[in-house]
Amino acid sequence: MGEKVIPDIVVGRLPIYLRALQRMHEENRKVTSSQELGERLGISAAQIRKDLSQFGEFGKQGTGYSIEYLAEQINQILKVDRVWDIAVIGAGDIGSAVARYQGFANRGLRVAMIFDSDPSKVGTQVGTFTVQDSRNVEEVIREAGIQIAMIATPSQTAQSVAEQLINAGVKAILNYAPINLTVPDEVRVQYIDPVIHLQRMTYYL
Amino acid sequence: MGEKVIPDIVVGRLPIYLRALQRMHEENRKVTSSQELGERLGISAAQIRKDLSQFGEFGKQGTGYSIEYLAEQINQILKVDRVWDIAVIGAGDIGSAVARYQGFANRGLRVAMIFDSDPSKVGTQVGTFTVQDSRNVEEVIREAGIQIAMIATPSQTAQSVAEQLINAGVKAILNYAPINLTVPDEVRVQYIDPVIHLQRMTYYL
DNA sequence: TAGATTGTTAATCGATTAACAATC
DNA sequence: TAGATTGTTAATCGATTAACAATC
Repeated sequence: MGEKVIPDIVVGRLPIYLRALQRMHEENRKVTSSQELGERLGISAAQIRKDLSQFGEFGKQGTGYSIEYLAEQINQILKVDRVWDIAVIGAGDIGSAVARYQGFANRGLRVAMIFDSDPSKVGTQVGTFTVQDSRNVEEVIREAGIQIAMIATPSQTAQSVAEQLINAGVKAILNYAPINLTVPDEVRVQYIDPVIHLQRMTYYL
Repeated sequence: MGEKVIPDIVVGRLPIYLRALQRMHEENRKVTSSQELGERLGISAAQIRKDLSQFGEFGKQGTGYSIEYLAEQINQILKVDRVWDIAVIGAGDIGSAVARYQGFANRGLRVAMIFDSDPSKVGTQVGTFTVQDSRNVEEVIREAGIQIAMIATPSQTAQSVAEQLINAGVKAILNYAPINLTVPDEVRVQYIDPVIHLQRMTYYL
């Protein structure tokens, strides 16, 4: 009894596979193989087959995988066969860029609202959104039933914003503030900090 | 003979440790322990000690680590005890946000120039920079001796931009375009795509 | 059919954790 | 001294790879 637990590291590779498949689909490709996918992504073919086999049998011996079918399946596995609304907190450079970002389309995600605490920003337009007052974050997000948020505030306020979001029912946070958040176990956090990524590379220069 | 090779995954955690240490330093803290650091970061104390021990002995039995000293040491290891110039390619929302980002300060990095191929953007100001013409990417970057670049162009042009950068001597690329780049072994690439991070979490919703 | 490629098992490799002597 | 914490070794755990029967 009980579902098989999929390693986090495997789940983490699925979006990468999915992105490559969608790109192949745009190129009007119909089928691919674990080998081709692996070469594109710098991942071994065996690993790709092993990862996918955790979720089912999606390929055909001798021919490989239907790009469209496999993409559909991964969409379902990742639950991005629907569209999730996202709240953005912070309408500075990063928050604004993210709110205007075109890259969410067809990938199961959509920015739905943006907040800022600066009275001079509240009420202004960012892309297609009117900046809302941060004081209403909890109420508005709870009301909308939103489960995903991005934090693009200064570091000092990120933790308290996270707590408000969690109170409002948010279960997944993408944090652009360069600080570690403390959250309950049932809440997921991912971090984006360009400096972290860059410092991983300066070591090798 | 030959240097001990440090696992990539260990190098990848150093910037995380460094960021936490710098924050503690700002809080005027003087010493910390592997246990405290681990609790803050959600990493086991044993792992932190093991990681650090790959590079030397930085702590004191009974008392732990001097925050300032350990931060200095990691700065040196990651080669961010100096300031690296970065070129940004693409002056759209993301490129502009990154060029104006204040978070590079004191972390060994600095944006030095930004390029765009759109004639209506060339010559305009983005933060403190004048947007340069993408046609000159190779020449200008080579001339400046820049080794680090961020790609913030549309997906379609990202691969060819990467090739120009590599021709110009760039060895580390942070790619914001949602596409995998093919590069020679000696060039490092890191990816930032908010959708990838978000899709890692939707699985658990 | 011959060739290609999957899904899966077993072997290998590598990373994490537990435990503890050393010592501040 | 007693308590705390490091650096390191050995044990454990988990992830990756190699290999191949099955089969399209």
